[in-house]
Amino acid sequence: MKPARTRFAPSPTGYLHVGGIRTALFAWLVARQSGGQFVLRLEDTDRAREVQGAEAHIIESLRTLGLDYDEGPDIGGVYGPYRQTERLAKYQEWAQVLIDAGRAYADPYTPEEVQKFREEAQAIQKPFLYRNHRPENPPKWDGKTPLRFKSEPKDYRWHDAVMGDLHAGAEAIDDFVLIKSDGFPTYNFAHLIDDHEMQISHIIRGQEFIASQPNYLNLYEALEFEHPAFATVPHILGPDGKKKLSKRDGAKDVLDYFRDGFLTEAMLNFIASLGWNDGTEQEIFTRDELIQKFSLERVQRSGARFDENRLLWMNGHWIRSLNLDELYARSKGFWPKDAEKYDEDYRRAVLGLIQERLKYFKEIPELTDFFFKDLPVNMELIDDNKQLKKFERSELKSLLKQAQASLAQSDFTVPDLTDRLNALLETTGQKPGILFSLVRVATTQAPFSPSLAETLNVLGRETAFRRIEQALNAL
RNA sequence: GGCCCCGUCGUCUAGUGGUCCAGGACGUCAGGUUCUCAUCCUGAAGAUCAGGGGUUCGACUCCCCUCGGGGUCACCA
Repeated sequence: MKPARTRFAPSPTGYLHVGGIRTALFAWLVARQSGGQFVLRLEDTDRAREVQGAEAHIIESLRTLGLDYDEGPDIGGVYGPYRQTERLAKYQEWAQVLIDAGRAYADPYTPEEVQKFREEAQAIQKPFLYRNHRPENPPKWDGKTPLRFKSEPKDYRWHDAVMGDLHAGAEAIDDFVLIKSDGFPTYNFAHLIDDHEMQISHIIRGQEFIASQPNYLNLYEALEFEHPAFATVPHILGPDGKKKLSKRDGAKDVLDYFRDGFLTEAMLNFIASLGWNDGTEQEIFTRDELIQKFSLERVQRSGARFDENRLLWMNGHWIRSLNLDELYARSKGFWPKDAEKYDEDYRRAVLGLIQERLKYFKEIPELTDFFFKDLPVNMELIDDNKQLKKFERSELKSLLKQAQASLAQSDFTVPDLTDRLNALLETTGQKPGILFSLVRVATTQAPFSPSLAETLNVLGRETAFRRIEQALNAL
């Protein structure tokens, strides 16, 4: 495999959602699996849409996911600078080359005039083509008006690593703007120059660019550039399955998922498998497996719907796969306030008990609060329990007292607690559904909890008895 | 409207002419694992392969048409 140079080229207009991250991930995977480079480039030529702090936010997102780049605006690189607004001279140079070759000209119309042409085309339900209005003798370009590409419309066939063989007719090609009247290049012009100068070998981008591909092909020819390989990935669709995932429709910032306690392993796995698989029945992929097995050719051509349920399952899976030390290290910052009073060993033990039911770290407080504070006695837990509600309060009270007496002899290790609880089933003649439920409710006051012996073991003698006492008083 | 892309269980998908009355995963439902929740295991329901025509001994797979969805037609990217 030849080393590939790929790039991720976002505009600093806000945060990154899973759709944007997926494009970055695919580009990163292609670079890493081929031993090439992954480049971050900021396409910041639209000053009006630029959002303060977006660049830092994008960089943080990539860092968090571990999509490390070899060249970028903050770390530099041999083909820098990596912000388009810092590369203006390059675009001017190449614009001059096109002007000299007779392949670019000044746009003599006012925006209003162009708008009128557009509306005329719309009125007769025709696509708007600027070249139908191409001026005979355009003025010399003074940099104050848009500079347009003088296209040479023709049919194109080209290969796309994801979409396969594509084609489009000459009618898809037009005289698009290369340099805007504010002196900044358009995306259409700038990305092509940059990709050439930065030696990019694969352009991996979203579906919205497929319609402009013939224009780019025409421009590559005019510039006498060899074009890179193309890979067009379909959009990720929102939950409704129709529109592409977008910020407007509530697509979350990827960093929000990490703030909720999702694992990067799960996120990477999830995003990669949204529209890609290796042809086997494997669902879980590590980062290294993705690097090894990913291929653009196996990326789906149709858009995939974003299914948060699947993400949740996958995250739970990755949480369960972590050893306790690792899990504990990652849980930092997600503990409830009451947990601060307890030492690390205790918190670690609690975490071990809830690991298998934890879907994401933000659930830790609700899953663990009774380990850190006494909850008020809640009689509904008994009244709503289909086994316990059949008993008189006095019967439950005496049952709980028997349990209390036996547990008083325990050293509170898990084996001893287990033995005693089992023995208690014999002496009381009750089913676990009754006896264990009662003790569980009394000592946790929670609707659900880890298994009884382990819970008691972690809670400890003092807390367990305090709570049993409280429950006895309430019964 | 023109051009372009896409269309297999609710969702993500396997499938490149016969081994598919379509396989896996998520989700759902049922049962099991000496309490709850979850995990794990087992099982079930769930897709006339968008529809219609061809080609072929044979089509989810090839061709054509139709329908549906999406993208694009900016001095945004």
